[in-house]
Amino acid sequence: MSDLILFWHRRDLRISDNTGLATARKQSPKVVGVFCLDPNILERDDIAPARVTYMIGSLQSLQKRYAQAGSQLLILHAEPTQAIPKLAIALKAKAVFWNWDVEPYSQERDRTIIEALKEKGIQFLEKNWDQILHSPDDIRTGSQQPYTVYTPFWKNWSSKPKAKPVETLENAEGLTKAEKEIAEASGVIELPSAKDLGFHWDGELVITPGEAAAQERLEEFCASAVNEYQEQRNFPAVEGTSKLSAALKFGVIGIRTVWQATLEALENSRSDETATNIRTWQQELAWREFYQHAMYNFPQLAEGAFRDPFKNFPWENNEEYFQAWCEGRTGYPIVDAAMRQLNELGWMHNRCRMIVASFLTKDLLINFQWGEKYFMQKLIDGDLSANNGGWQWSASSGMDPKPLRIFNPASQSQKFDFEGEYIRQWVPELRSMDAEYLVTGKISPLERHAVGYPDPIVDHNKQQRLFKERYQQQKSQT
DNA sequence: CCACACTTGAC
DNA sequence: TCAAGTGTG
Repeated sequence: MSDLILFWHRRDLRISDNTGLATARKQSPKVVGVFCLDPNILERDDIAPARVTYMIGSLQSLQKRYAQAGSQLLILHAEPTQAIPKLAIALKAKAVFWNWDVEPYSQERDRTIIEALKEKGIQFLEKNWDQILHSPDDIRTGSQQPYTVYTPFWKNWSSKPKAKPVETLENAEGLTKAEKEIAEASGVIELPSAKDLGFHWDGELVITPGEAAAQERLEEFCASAVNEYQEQRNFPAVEGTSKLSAALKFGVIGIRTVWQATLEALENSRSDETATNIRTWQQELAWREFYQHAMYNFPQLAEGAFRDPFKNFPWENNEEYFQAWCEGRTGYPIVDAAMRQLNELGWMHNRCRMIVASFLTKDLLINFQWGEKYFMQKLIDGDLSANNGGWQWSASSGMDPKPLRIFNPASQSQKFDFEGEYIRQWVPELRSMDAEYLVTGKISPLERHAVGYPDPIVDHNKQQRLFKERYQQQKSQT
């Protein structure tokens, strides 16, 4: 009988283009998948029902794909540092393979598991990267330091050749009946629903779970919207973005597959203009990777501000303002539309993520970490590196040597939702108003009250002056 | 140490 | 035009 290799899926919920899984299959025909529902993660207070629902749906389709290949995906619901070694020992596995992750929690957990496996002589893959195109140890400045500015990172990163997608798991031997019983005795359970885990999401998901849906989404995007990406991605009322964020967060699609698709789109592009649009999307993929490398190299990013002036910033942290922001009743139409989209869909257009983040930090003077956490509680694609990177960028507390960037909600509406289409969609009480009023937000108190729409909770001009003052103060003190 | 450059902006 | 001072080569 062949040696068993357990492949531990974490944020790589697919059998195609999976580097660790492909390596496992090359070493043995008997490869069985395992996923551990981790209470350390699921019991945190920053978990979104939409995200768990997407994850469970993707696990369902992953189970089907394993079954089609002739093997199984086993489910555990327990502390992984105990449950993974326990299962491997019980099944007499030769090895447990998995793909490496940049998050501080994952790295600590994995080190503990490696110690336990080593003790039992069970093999593992050291630092096998899968969800990024280059190892964060490989992208360095001339003085061997990690990059802290995007553009030089991009120049270096984009000049390096990228790996092609790796082989799909076409067939594998699974557990025997007797082994299945051993697995069950070692904690393997049926896949629970999101509801079983205490997460309720009743609406439709804005992104369909599973490998097939992600692949389809990629092909559809690369066949059309990517060619006008540079401009169209900015309009929140337009479907101009890839909507691949959740699939990329959970590795429901492989990043090499995505990159390959950009190269093919470039080859097929008929004009320089189209090529520029595709390259703009490539740059967004590089941003994702920049933030993952940053998290790996500077794990303190997860704890708070990166730049000194923001380490002890005198935020107001007004609870009522925060509630108004969360619920989309700040009295600023574009901000409220965006927050309501987030609450209803578990997803927000990227342009609006920047607008509401700027508003929370620069206008309401609330610590970006409050907003960062709220996003994690709602987003289907919520990811530590990407979310933290975005929030620190908006707060001006991150890796951006540029001056303060304060978004004006009215100018943003004017540029990106000039007909008020997005606002009307998400703030129904304003639906009958002329675009001019929606965009400028200059709606009289009388009219606001008539439709039940709140007065602005703060004055943008006043608040941005206040923010700048405090920033200058902090800068001189540090 | 110098020269150059720096996601998405505002006025 | 001012962002505004620092990362990077």
